[in-house]
Amino acid sequence: MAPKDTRARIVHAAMELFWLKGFNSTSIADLLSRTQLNSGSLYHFFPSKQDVLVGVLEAYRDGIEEMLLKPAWEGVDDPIERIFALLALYRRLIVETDCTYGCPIGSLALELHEPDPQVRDLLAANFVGWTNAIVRQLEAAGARLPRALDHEGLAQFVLTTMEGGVMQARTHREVAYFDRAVAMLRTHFQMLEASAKVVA
Amino acid sequence: MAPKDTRARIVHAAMELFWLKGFNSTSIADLLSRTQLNSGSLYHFFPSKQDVLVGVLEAYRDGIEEMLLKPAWEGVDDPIERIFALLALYRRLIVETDCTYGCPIGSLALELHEPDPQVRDLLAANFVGWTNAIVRQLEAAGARLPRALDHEGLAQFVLTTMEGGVMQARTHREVAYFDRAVAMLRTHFQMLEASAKVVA
DNA sequence: CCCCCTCTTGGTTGATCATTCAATCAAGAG
DNA sequence: CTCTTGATTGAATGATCAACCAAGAGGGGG
Repeated sequence: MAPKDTRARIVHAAMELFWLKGFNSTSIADLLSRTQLNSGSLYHFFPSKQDVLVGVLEAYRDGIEEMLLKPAWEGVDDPIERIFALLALYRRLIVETDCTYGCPIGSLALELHEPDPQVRDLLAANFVGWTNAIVRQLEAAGARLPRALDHEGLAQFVLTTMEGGVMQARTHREVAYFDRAVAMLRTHFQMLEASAKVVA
Repeated sequence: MAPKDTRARIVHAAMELFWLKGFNSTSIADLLSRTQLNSGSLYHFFPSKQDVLVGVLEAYRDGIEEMLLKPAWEGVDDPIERIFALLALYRRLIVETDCTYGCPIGSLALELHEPDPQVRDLLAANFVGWTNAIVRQLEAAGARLPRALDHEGLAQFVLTTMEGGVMQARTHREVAYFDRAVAMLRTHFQMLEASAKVVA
């Protein structure tokens, strides 16, 4: 097995374990049994558990386009619908996990109370990658939205809606909480589009 | 010292520690050194660490009115302004903690990946207590908002905004992310009020 | 053939974890 | 004075944790 494969296998396993159990509750032993490696091998590629986390966050950051956006936007061209298609993908994840789904980045962002700068920057970079994708859609929507609209702010608001909706759906174990958050955001966009028409 | 005091002291210390470091990262030893108790004393009142968590969540649930709403709404009568006054209180907490603030309930909700039913119900009860307070304000706003408005849904959306805003402000270490979320919600309310006027 | 480097093996270290327990204490009841 | 109760003490337990390390396997180039 090529070394790169081993590294990638560790990251892949860690992505799943951190998502399932969180960072602190995932032990090195968990990681070893999942990857069928010995501790020395793992520590050969990653000097510490923290470095595994860094690898995971880099993988998420670099995979946004391929792993998240591309599947979500399959067959969806309308920019505003793409935003809701992305939210629909999260809905699917919530349903598939019986409402135990948590956004891997959001969960880590709240779990790590004293993250070192590198980790914090990577968490932020993940959020920025996500919101930037939304900003592009808002720009593509052009005149359908008000001229003076704060694209960045609205994009962050979409992320806020997703994270808050996921958190509540998970806590109550009901998708309805996520659905209501999305419905409110839908109303928001409809009102924005309406106000853009009036001005035009 | 009366026994009730010791129990309350443990809960009080645990509230702060869980908020600062999270549940898993707070050790019994942390709790003991903070309360100046011996392990036996703690285990006399709480059979397990989990039971301390239950005590903490009950304290939050029972303290919403006195500890959260009352201070936030001091001198604010307008129902819609009360909603934003509550958000302003969270803003204050964010600033006071140099943008490390995390909602204690939200953080626990995302940190605990396999909470037993009792804990999960208490987390949900805390969210419900919060949103119910918002629902009351929305009802008090009466005709200023659209007749067909989903009060529960909008109240949950306010919570969503708070939680998402807190998460992003904390991750980026900038209040501006919280401010933008609130600004978006403000726009939302303004558009709702405008549409209520048109119909009337 | 040997040297060198990458990678693997798996036992080991010492710290920290939640929890337990027998013993002790103070204070009140009868 | 005796007995009971509730609270407290603090050492001890065994599990689990992240991390370390000496020894060796495997392979490619000289």
